[in-house]
Amino acid sequence: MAENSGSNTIKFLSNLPLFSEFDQSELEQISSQTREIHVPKGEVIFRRGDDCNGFHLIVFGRVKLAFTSPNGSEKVVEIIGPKHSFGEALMFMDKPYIVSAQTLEDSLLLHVSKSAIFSELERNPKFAQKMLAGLSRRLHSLICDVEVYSLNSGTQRVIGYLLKEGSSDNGKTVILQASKTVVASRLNLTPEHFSRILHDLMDKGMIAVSGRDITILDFDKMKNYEK
Amino acid sequence: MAENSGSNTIKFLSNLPLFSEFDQSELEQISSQTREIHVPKGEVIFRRGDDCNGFHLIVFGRVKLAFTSPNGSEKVVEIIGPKHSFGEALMFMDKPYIVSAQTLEDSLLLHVSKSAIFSELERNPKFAQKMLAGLSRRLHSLICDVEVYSLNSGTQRVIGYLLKEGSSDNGKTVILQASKTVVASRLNLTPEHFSRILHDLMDKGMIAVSGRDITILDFDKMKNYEK
DNA sequence: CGATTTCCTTAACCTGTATCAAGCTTTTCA
DNA sequence: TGAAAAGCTTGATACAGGTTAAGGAAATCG
Repeated sequence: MAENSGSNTIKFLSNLPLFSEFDQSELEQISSQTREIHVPKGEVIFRRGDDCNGFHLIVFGRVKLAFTSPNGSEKVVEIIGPKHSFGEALMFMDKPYIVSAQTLEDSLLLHVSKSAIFSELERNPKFAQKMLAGLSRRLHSLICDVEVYSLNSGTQRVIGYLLKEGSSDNGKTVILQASKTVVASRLNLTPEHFSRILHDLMDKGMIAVSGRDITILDFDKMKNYEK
Repeated sequence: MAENSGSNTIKFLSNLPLFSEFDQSELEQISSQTREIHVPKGEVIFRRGDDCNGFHLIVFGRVKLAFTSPNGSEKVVEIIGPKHSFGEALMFMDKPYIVSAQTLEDSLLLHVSKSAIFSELERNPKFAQKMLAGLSRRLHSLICDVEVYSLNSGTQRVIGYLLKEGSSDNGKTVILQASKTVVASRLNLTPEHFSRILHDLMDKGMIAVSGRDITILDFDKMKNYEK
């Protein structure tokens, strides 16, 4: 964990939609309260119960958000990749984290401090609207998840996931963003069940699987799958 | 649906945390773009696909947010009561509603127009922070729902719900905010399964049920229930 | 490069919850 | 106030998906 506010940081921030309209002095201001964090694969970034004093951005690498039940089982809520952020919502509430965050690969993160954001909000209404839009999108996609979890079968959830990730047509190959176990949990499935579904879809000629690469063979059949 | 911006509206708005620090002119400004809507029980307020041009507040009554699958089954996402709002998130994205809203009782709603909110955001950073806090709370509680849906059994979900609604100790009576069928759906249960769980908890001496009134008989046993 | 660990698959079995069906209450409303 | 509708319960039955267990493949590391 290095203290840092170099010009790389500024460059990275300025390319994000959230900060795209910031002028140089604003970028410097934010950047000066931003820290680079290099986190090796498998490390925990924060866990449920920790206090929140900012939010995280991924420069490279991949992070999973998950909660763990007392008995040890885990549910992955989200898998997050480069240029995406996590943990913003908590800045605006005085509560500790409810999920924990862990790297899935060696990752470079930026931690932007709460106070930098708040002072910017204070003077830049356009920025506030962008934050609102960001949170809204998050909320929207979570509601979609709830819908999918409660109205779709396991097979439908897998198909939905593959089509969303790889959208477009036949021959397209989707590369799973994480190990099958993690993706399974993200879809509310056990690894065993996920494995069975994948093989079932292969038997039906809809996909081909090779490690983490999944090729869509019959887009239409998948789109129209019932049950 | 009456056009309205009377002093009742102003009074109501000024008592909400969201607008509590507004001065008279700000309140008048918001109120002038607010409409009273009287909606009889069972009526649909908006449905998936409708455009969003503001958000709703409940003065009295009760509303459910739900989605319906093509085959007709329905999943209730939230049951909302007086002083609470719904549909804010969509104002900040250019997307149509994904859930539909329907009254569970005769209700009086206020519809605050998007433009009123945006112009206030433009000049009042404190207000932006309150909106952000509101959305964050929503997001937070949705994530908790996802956790509960994915890690808890039906019985645990029912117990969790009863303890949250009626919190505190033995002898306390919880009144379901809606019909058992609607509450069941909110908890991701079929009405049949919900009914069975309730009877099971009665048999175990944890609760007593009379219509929509549920009395907590053994708080500790409920709190420590496993499986 | 072989050894160890992690991840993935497969099979047999089990259980929580859904479904279907029918009867019973309670509410609604003419 | 009585009939229809809506809501709730109960039982029988079915199945999706979980669990357990054990072997195989792939990645990791000394």
